[in-house]
Amino acid sequence: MEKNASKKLDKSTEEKIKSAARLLFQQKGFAGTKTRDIAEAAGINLALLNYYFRSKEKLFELIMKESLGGFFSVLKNIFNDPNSTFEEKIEQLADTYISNLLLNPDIPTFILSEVRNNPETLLAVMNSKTFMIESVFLAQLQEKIKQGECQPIHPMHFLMNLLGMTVFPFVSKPMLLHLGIKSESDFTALLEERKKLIPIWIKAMLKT
Amino acid sequence: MEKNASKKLDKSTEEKIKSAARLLFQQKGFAGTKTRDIAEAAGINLALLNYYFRSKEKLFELIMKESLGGFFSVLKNIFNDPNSTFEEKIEQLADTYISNLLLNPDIPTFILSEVRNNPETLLAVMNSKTFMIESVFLAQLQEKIKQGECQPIHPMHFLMNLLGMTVFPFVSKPMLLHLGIKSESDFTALLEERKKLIPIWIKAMLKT
DNA sequence: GTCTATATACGGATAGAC
DNA sequence: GTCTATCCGTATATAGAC
Repeated sequence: MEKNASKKLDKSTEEKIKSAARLLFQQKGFAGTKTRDIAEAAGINLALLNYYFRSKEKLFELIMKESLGGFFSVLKNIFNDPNSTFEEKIEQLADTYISNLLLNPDIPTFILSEVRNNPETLLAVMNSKTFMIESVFLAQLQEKIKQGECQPIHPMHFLMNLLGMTVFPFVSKPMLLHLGIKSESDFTALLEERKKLIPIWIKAMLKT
Repeated sequence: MEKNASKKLDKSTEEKIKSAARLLFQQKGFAGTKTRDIAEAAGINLALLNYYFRSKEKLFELIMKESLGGFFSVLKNIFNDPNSTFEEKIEQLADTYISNLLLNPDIPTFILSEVRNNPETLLAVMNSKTFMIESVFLAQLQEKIKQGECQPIHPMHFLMNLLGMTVFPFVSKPMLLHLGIKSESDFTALLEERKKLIPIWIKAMLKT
């Protein structure tokens, strides 16, 4: 009762710091973010950041692991769902990721550019390096190829295309907004269209 | 004669600093790079960096403008070549960019993540925000659609797909190397294959 | 042009009062 | 738990000798 009572109204201090940190780290990366800015954005004092999280590094690792975990747990679940067909997985992937990323458009650049600096973090989050390769999804692809239902294609090419079509628009968003897409709402509208279009394009690609 | 004589053997000090700065900025971004590291990598003293380039910021802007300029001048030339067909442009784009990026794989992440921080830099490099939209390339696409030679598609979807297929593998390279691609040479081999495959996939997509 | 030494500022972290 | 004040290392930049 004591302090959980207010939890739904005011976020706890710890949560306020995490939210501010998440936003800033995702936008500016580790080196580009100052603990003072996090404190200010969270509306608290700098000393509290160290009180709750010990150091900037520890706070960053926490945020990074949560971001990576969120990103990959969704991927894992879809890739290994034994009850959905190959085509359904493609549709789910495009739909789920585009929806998620429209809410958090900075995540892909954050993850990709910070994994480059600390590849070890990846391993900490994913128990297996081979979960993609050994997934139900790619097995289904191999099976279709064997049955002659689609053209032979290296699984990695397939992944690069599928993830490229889905994720690349978010990575290149700042550039696209200066290169043909006029507004945020235009961007959102295009991405909403892609939920339906990507599965169609991928199928066409495989039929070649 | 005096100092140009040695220019082909030893790079000038100015050039040594620029090379070191280019490498480090592209790998670690502006905030993640220390001027001391640049000086050390260049094999010169820290004071010389400021002697030649005034400040870290000025040096960074120089490198960034060169990188952006290189990236887009190639794009511009291919997009607006009046003598090549639509199909030839796709082939040229995949071929040229993959070749270039295999030599400088860090450039896309560098450009994309730093354009997010300073979108103005883009404007400084490209006199026109609309050169892509108004390019010969996209006019050729529109014409093909009008002639019924391919399915209607929003030019921006087309660009996201083409650039996504070409550039995304480089952006996600550090992740792919931990997620199915076993070595640098495997990565190179896959990308070499993509030079031929991307045009085929794109054509299939448009025929749907 | 190139170096050593140093000024100055800034960012991460802690001490200690409340 | 939260604040103010402060310490201390480090990063950019410059002064000045050679």
